[in-house]
Amino acid sequence: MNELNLSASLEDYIEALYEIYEQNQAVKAVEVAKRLNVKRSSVTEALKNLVTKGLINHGRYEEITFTKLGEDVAKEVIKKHKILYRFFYEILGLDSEEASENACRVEHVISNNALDKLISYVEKIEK
Amino acid sequence: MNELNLSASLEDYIEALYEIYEQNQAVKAVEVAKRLNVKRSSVTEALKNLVTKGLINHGRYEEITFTKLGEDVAKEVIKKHKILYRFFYEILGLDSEEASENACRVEHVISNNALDKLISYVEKIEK
DNA sequence: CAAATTTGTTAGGTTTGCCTTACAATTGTT
DNA sequence: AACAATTGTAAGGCAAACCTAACAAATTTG
Repeated sequence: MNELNLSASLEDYIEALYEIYEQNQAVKAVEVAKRLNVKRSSVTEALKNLVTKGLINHGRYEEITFTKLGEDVAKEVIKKHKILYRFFYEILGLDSEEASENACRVEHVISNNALDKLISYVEKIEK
Repeated sequence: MNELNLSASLEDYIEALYEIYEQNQAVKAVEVAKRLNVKRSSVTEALKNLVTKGLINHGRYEEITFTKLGEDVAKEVIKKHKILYRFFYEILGLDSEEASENACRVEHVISNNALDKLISYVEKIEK
């Protein structure tokens, strides 16, 4: 679907941006940096990158907003995260933290097709 | 267990080395390059790296052998791959190729604990 | 409002992992 | 043995993602 070839790192950024936006109706680089355990300067770079790729709008010292594409991508990543979390937590029985950590890493590497199968599977199992 | 912090890339290399070794009782850089879709020079670099980390023995133009640690690490990665393949193929129903591709990527990011749970789970499901 | 703090950006560095090109060592072929 | 082909290595480059340090803009606050 997306011919964006978004790196795992950029997926993390857009995911974080979106979640922070939902929470605060605004996004500060500091918040992103804290959440992703990186420095503010790294956030600046990543934002530049996301602008280039047409996922967000953001000029120097301006507010961040999402393009339609950016919103879609963010939602897609978040969807992957959620279903993986459910799998690790509810089905495999990992504790919440470890389930979340694994979901965070796997969400960037699992194929869309595998994800769809996983959704059906989890839904079937949990009747 | 391993405080090696092996990158995904190096895990791919040691896995490939081990599998090629099992198949041929010898390992050529060309083979590794083919399997991993990289250039021979990249293999040389990776080998240097694996030597530094104490996973293989290998001097200039010499045969490659595995240290005990290297063998353990290789087997561990392969074990992860196999169980993930089974999960994707037998349980989710992906075709063989896509199951393998997903296993290849997930094997580097899933926690040992999650893997263990997955093993029990797959075994239980398949009674 | 001016000073202090916080936040955003830039510039310059590091590391990892890949590449190309060129050359060295080994192996295969006649 | 001599030439050709294959394989291994070294050197130098590039891109992604991170870093630190310094500075600029914005915000907070006495």
